[in-house]
Amino acid sequence: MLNEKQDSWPAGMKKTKQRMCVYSALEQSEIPLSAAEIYQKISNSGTEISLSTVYRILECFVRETAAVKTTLPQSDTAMYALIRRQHAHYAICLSCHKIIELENCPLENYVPHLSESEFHVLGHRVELYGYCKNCEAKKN
Amino acid sequence: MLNEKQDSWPAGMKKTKQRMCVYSALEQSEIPLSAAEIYQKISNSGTEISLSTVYRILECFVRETAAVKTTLPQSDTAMYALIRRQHAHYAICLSCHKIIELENCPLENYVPHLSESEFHVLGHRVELYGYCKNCEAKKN
DNA sequence: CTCGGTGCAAACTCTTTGCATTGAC
DNA sequence: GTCAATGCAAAGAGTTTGCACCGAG
Repeated sequence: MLNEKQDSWPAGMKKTKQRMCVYSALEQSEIPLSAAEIYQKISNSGTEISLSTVYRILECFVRETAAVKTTLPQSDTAMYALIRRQHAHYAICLSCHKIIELENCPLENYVPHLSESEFHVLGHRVELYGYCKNCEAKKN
Repeated sequence: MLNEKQDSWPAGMKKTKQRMCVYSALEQSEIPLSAAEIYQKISNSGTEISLSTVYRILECFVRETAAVKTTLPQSDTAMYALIRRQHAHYAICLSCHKIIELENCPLENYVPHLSESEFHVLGHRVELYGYCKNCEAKKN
């Protein structure tokens, strides 16, 4: 039971400086990040990394099911989050694109009207759209 | 019995052959379509259209809030659907990427733990992930 | 007739790939 | 020392844009 260490570093995956930086960037973020954002965070913190390496590392994490790749609306860039946060859901502001993490999962007690024989449900995504406090105020 | 007035054609938007074809393609589909799919459907039905025009028309529909742009997981291409179908939700097969429309909305009775003063909720998206009947069978 | 819509090709952005070099085990 | 990981640059996919021509109102 070693929870204090990296909870979900993929078994047998080499720990290079770059990979640990990417993992750490994702770990420290409450919301999904794009490859470019991760690249920026790491570069700003003084570590050398190339953008293509960021993409390759993210691809590894996704393949090893340590992370998920997703895409938010009104943006064509892929976002990545650790599986640990996979079950988090978000409210997204249509104006400033701010992402707010939801506290509870609306689907906790939901049973889809899809029989298990038709579709084997493994996970889900929920997103709310609207305007955040600031943008709502600006509109009026 | 054809509706002379399309239910949600944006007010004041010129009705060109190409625009009506795009609208009709979206109208006839139960699931969101990519620009390329729309282009194919229209081309196959014998109407000349260019891909960039499809993109421009979709952009118009989105700007006029007649359609929504979204992106499904494990695909980097944007998908479009008429607002009329905006409230539809889907189950997506992780193996064959088939999209199945859900019959009911799991959020119908959901009140988010976000006060209205913090975020003005206008809409939502729900997606289930898993394996469809066929792919589930193949795995075993 | 006018002005917005369209087609084409080129540009742009995000992402992936080939290849030589580097570094973790 | 070996083989996978990295950096760089170039290639790809999807999408957007500039410009001349076309066609709906």
